[in-house]
Amino acid sequence: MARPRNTDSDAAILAAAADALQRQGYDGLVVDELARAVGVAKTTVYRRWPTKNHLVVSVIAQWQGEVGIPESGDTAADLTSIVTGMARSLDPAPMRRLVAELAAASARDADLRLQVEQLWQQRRAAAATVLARGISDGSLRGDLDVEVTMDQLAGAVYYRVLITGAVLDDGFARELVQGVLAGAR
Amino acid sequence: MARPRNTDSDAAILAAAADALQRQGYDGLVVDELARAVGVAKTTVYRRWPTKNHLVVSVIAQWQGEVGIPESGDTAADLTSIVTGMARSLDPAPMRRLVAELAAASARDADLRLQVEQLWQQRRAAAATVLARGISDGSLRGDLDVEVTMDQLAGAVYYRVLITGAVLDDGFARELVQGVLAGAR
Amino acid sequence: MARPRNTDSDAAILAAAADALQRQGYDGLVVDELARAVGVAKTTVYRRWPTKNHLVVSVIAQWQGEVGIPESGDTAADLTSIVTGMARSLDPAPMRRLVAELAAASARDADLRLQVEQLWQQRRAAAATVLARGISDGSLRGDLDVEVTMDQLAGAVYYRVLITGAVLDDGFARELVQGVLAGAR
Amino acid sequence: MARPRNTDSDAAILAAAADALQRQGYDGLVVDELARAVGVAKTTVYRRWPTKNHLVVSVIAQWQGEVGIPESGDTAADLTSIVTGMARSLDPAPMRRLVAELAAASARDADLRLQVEQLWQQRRAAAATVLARGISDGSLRGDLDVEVTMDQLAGAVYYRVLITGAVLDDGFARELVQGVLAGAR
DNA sequence: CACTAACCGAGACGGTACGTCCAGTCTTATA
DNA sequence: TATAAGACTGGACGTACCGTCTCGGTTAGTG
Repeated sequence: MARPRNTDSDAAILAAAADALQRQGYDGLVVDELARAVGVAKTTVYRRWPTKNHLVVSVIAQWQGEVGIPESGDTAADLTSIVTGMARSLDPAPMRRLVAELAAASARDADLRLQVEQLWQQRRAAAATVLARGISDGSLRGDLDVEVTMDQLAGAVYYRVLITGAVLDDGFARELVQGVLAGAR
Repeated sequence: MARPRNTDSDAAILAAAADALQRQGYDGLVVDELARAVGVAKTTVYRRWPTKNHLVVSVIAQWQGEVGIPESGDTAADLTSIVTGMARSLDPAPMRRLVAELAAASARDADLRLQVEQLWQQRRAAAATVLARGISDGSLRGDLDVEVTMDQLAGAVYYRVLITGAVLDDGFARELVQGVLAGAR
Repeated sequence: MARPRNTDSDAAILAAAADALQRQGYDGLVVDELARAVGVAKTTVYRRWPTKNHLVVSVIAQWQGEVGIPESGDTAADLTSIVTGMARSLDPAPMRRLVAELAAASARDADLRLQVEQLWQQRRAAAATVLARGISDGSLRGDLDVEVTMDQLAGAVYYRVLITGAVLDDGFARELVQGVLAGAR
Repeated sequence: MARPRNTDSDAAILAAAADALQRQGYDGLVVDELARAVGVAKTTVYRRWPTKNHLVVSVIAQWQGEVGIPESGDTAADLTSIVTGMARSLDPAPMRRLVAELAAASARDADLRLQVEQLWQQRRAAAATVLARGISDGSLRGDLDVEVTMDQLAGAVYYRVLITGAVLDDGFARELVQGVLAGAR
């Protein structure tokens, strides 16, 4: 009944924000500039995202897009595919930076934390599915603790992103999966 | 030749900073307030720590204290001891928050990154030592990738701290070490 | 053929606006809140009054009501009656505040200025009538400058309202009239 | 002991603010722009004046400068001189606007009210002095109510500034003084 | 014992983004 | 045409806090 939101604005803001984040990093995204660049009032941005950080979450979500669940039948291959995807997506320096900022922002703001968790949820769910499948088809131990296994996989990746800064290449992903699965069979 | 620094100030500042961090978290530590509370000029703070974050690092270092390298002869037990220590130290909510802030700050400032890495270094070194010992005494596979193994261990812990927010209790530490070692023997 | 305006809305809006003005002063009257409180769309308000300030003028006009022209035959008494009425109506703190805001708003907007002038017009006209009567019945000097005399009377009152904040009681009104008439006979 | 305020900044800010007020009026004075124009941080402005309005008061005070107390010996002449000065200073349209804005702002903010009152104080004091002198030298009635007399004089002027918008020329000043004194002798 | 370099308290300063607030206009669907 | 609902433009405000700088004054150790 009321005037509907202009969905074009949503897209334009997201696009411009993505661009700014890409180019100038987290601090380079300035809401004022963003609004001006898009040709939209600042309030229009804040109506959609209560905070700069919420906007950043949306941008990253868009970047991630849909994450499919691989099903080659080979548990190791499927997991490797997921971990490789994760590594590739998180490896670029600007992305590392964003993940770090969001982790910090999540620690400040409980509401944002929910959004951010959803963000990482997809790959986690994919891994869980693959692991469950592995257990049921007998390629993994029946008593495997899926939670802890995923913590090992995802944890190692985020650890390099956030703490050590070590490289995240496909080789690492392979070795990681291999190492984890060694004890999971 | 010149007037020496007042070492009492160092301690007083650290103590007050620790207190503020404890009570009100990262954002609650405001250099201006800190200086006033201690009865010290802001310059005195900045002469010692070039940045608020550097100060925070000092505080955390103090909290961590010396981390010993356990040597019971039982690799699993030693690793569990290390991981448990890590989990206990990182579990409290304020600490989680600080870790997150430092991760973000590290992403912004290369110099700080070095400091922060040193901070987490001790436990990492301890784990490396234990793993190496395990390899040499035959309790672990000779071709074990120590790096990746440590990423699994530490990674899982930091992952819960920074990303999922999941609990970090002794049970988790045990299961984690067990899971990792399953494939390492 | 077209849908007629709902006259109930006019009254309801005015009443609510008066209430808000009374309670929370000029800034406390927020059009958005007003509309929501009355259960009316903002458009409905703006269709009736082009501006928040126009609405305020309406409210004050309502407060003032009809101002009669006293005709006791005694010029001094009649003037005192008018000035007393003026003082009583402008004295309350919220009213002082509104007068000030309207003066400022009038300075910004020429259209509004006309409305506001009408607002104060009644008492001014009454005073002019009384003064003219006084001149024609000989109780006042024939060469009295009616304009300047009214400026002295009304001016003193508004001056206390807007500039000095001094009290406005009946005593002041009496003395004022007396002082002005002293030179007018 | 601490770093002293840069007095040049004070002057530069005042000058730029005066200029902006002169040219673009009250709303044309934008603190952000002002600071940029002067080459000073916004905080430096707000450190000196807690509010835009406080700054405006300073500017007007500067404009007014010192107001001398005339002492020709002729009460009427002296009063006329004061009132003329008042009228000339308040007559220009931008100034009328500023007076109105300050009156409104004073109604909102008690602290500011004090500043603004001081602003108009000088001429009021001058008039009081002249009136007192007139009483003591016998040129004015001994039982004259000085307060109310000044309200008539100043009130008439401000009334035209704020309420009627009528002209304020020297002729008006003369007639006003004459009218007021007519009853004061 | 004077000298000098570094320290110290106090607080001004530059810089900069944030999120808020509100007026008034516009759009859509409905009555 | 009026209405409810609420999106939208537009723009300034004042705040917050970091890290640097500039004073006047103090305190060693050195020559």
